[in-house]
Amino acid sequence: MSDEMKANGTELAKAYEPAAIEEKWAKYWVAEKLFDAAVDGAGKSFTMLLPPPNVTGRLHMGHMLNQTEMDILTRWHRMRGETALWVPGTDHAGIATQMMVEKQLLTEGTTRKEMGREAFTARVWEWKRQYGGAITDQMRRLGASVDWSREYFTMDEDLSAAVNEAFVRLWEQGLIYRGAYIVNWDPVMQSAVSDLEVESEERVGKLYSIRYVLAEGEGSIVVSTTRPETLLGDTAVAVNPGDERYKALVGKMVRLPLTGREIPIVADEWANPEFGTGAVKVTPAHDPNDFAIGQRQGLASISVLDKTARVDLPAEALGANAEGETARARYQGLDRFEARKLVVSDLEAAGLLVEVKDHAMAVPVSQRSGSVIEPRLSDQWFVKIQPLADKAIAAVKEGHIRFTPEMYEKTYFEWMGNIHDWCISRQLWWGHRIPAWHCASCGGITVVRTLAMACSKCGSKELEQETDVLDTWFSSGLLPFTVFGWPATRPEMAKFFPTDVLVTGFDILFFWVARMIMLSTHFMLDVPMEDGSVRGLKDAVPFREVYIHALVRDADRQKMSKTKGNVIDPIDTISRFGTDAVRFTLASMASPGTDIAFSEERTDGYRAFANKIWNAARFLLMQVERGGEGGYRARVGVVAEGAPLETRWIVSRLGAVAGEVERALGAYRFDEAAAAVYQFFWGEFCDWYLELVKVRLDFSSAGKAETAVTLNALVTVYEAALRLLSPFMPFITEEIWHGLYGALGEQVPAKSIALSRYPLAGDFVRDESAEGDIGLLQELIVAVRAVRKEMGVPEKEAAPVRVFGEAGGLAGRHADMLAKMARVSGVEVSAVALEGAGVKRAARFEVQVVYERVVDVAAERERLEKEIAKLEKVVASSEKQLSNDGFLSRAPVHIVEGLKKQAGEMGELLRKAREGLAGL
RNA sequence: GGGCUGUUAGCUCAGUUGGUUAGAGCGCCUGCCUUACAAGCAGGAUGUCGGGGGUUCGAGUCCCUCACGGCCCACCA
Repeated sequence: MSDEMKANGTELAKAYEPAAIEEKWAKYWVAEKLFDAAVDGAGKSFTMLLPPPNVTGRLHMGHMLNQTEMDILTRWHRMRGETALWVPGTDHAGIATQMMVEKQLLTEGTTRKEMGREAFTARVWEWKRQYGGAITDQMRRLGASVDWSREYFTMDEDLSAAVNEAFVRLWEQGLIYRGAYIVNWDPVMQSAVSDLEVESEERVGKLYSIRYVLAEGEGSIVVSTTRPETLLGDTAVAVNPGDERYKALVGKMVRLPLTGREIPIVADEWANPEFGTGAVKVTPAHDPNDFAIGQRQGLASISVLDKTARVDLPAEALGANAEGETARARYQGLDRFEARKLVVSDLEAAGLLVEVKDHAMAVPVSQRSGSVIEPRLSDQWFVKIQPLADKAIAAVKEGHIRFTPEMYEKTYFEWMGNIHDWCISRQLWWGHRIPAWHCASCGGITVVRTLAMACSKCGSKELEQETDVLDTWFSSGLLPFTVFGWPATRPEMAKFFPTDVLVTGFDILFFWVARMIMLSTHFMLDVPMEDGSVRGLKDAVPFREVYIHALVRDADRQKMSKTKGNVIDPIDTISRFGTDAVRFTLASMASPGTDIAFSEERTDGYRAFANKIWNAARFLLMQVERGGEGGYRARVGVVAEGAPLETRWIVSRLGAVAGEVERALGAYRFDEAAAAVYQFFWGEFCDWYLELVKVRLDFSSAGKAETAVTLNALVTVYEAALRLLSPFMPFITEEIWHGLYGALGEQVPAKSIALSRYPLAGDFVRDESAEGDIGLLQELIVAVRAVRKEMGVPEKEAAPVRVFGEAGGLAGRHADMLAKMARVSGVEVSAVALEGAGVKRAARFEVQVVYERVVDVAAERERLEKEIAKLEKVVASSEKQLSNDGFLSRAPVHIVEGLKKQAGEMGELLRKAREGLAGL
């Protein structure tokens, strides 16, 4: 140790520099594999699954909040002696990843189609190997205490095999079907997407009224539509059966404008007489409602748009006349929006456009590509969801899964109750290819776990594998058991399943949380028993609790988005404030129900907190060293009984705070837990205890019991506080913890503070009387400081005080404390009420600062008048209540007694204040 | 259209089953370089708890209503 360092009394660097210590410990934790959870680990298990970020992802504040909360929970449980397992992994994110690589190809002047499927997927794998670790590298930097040995990727071989297994089982159970249905089609991705991947945008569109002329005889019918271009694929006009205006027309044929094809007028309940003209054109291939009408009325479906949403007119779309050929020449190949313009102008030219008006409408937009969704008739694979949903609803209804905040249960039930079959096929190349083979000779479908050799229907060997891949959420929905080896039977299932809690944002409540519940409760999950047998778990929940956290917004409460340019990069914030400070900020602001407006000012405040912890350590080490020089050896241990008052107090407070943290974390109140440790550490330990021990510690001569006890208490309490803080601020606590033991010349009790024991309320002796006494002394000290300030006593000048009342004796006994904390040069305990200037009166004492300088009478008068006004209000309201018979007879005794006591005290204060004012 | 949710100090937010003077951080004002920390210490000011009505001995808290936000879900052309 250099002399300079000795002078500082510490081996800790003089200033708190988060960057260096954070990098060091992050590497250490990973290298030492401290957070790998053994399947035969001690104690009960605590398991969580990281919501797998997209492999293409970069860490954003939402991840950081999510991971901070999960890390706090994991570290907390681990320190409680449980085998804590937090499983990390990444999602192959079909659409996002494919788009990213396609974009890259574009810059190289090639496309996915040019490359072909095999070369393309090879290319994506290559991309994944090269860049796919970005987000997990960021997690390592955050110190997320995950078990890296169990890291998975959703397209790993074993997970892919599990996906096939799940698919095959559902197929065999008749819960997967394939068929031609209207789906949400993304013309950019050229794939179906699920309902959840579609957002609706409010836009002002147009409502067009178009005249369809009767094929025979006079007359016409006017239909209303927002999508005139689809009339090319109309197969009927529908009117409400009860609509008198059109009764006579039902059954007649009309000539479709532009193509001249003839279609019938049908009666269908769907047509709303109130809307538009009450007559609706029916395009079964391009609208889900029309599709339903088509089914009911036995209408044909004619697709007139291709995969890219360009007009593609099949023969049946055209009338058997010259008009048809003209139409094909005019519209074929046009983009749907171009086609709309042309169709409208052609209709206008033909005199068939009756009216155009603005119309507010919800346009479906693809979440991924941003393009307008085109409802499209196509062959897709679906999961028959109702049977799964029923079980998933029951699991929550019966209390096997609990939501926090509770209100999300309602959201969950609401969605589950109105669920539609799940379209699981995607026309992509990146993903789990559906394990189904189409037979070239009989057209049958063969679904097998591995490779189909022959058609299961006709035995033909002419098979071709389905080209579609599965929705990304299909595989992630299986994760709670596939990460533990399902369908194989591994001991992990017994130890770690079900997981304890799922921590996530509400945005993936339906995408992921609901799917996991449905899939987990559906499949039979095998669990190995101790005697070697296997038990099948039915209706198993994937997790017992779901904690839904808030959304992180920017300081102006705006949603962060790339387009707005208000995205706060956590890595950038971390580099400026330190990981611990950012973590603490997120934890502090994570109150349930409201979104987090991330503020840098707040983060800066918690950086100051980290600095406070750091400097407290430096102070502590200085005392340890001074103690050593004076023959005192400090040790972390149990605080001896009969310790001085302030030590009994801080130990008692520590126990109380440990209890509060325990309660808060158990209820996912990260904010309350953080507030409790913050307030304790800064407001009690630093502001009071560290100041008070300065009086107590006396190293000038050896063998003083008080000094020895206090020195040990100091390091003992501080060490416990570090452990208490550790889940919230793992880096700084780790650094100081090692430094502290080093300075004490002791071996650290564990390789990491994260592997030490978490402080529990019961570890510390509660001492009500010490808390009461210190509480009173604090009140007294604050009063003296205030009076001194009011009187203008110079900071450095000490002045004697007189104390009257309950605090008198205590003040007399602890004059040294008053001297240190409030520059009191002497305490005179008065037997009579105090008179004169510089008096402050509280409920349990009066204190007077004896100082010759004249008080500012005007200022004093103003202060007293203010105080009197305040007291009068309180007294009046108490008296009113106390004179109320209803209150006296109905309120509980302790409330009445409490109020009486308070009224008495306040009345007394009021009397004294008035006296004081009169005496000025 | 249905559902959920919010409105508390200048700002960001806490406030347990209704119960004694509604809190914190930041900011603001005043004074301190008190050798752990000026990223600090001490003191101080600031609220008709969105409006109105009701229940109750008692309402920031429960009910109704109004106003203004936010979010989710939804197949009305």
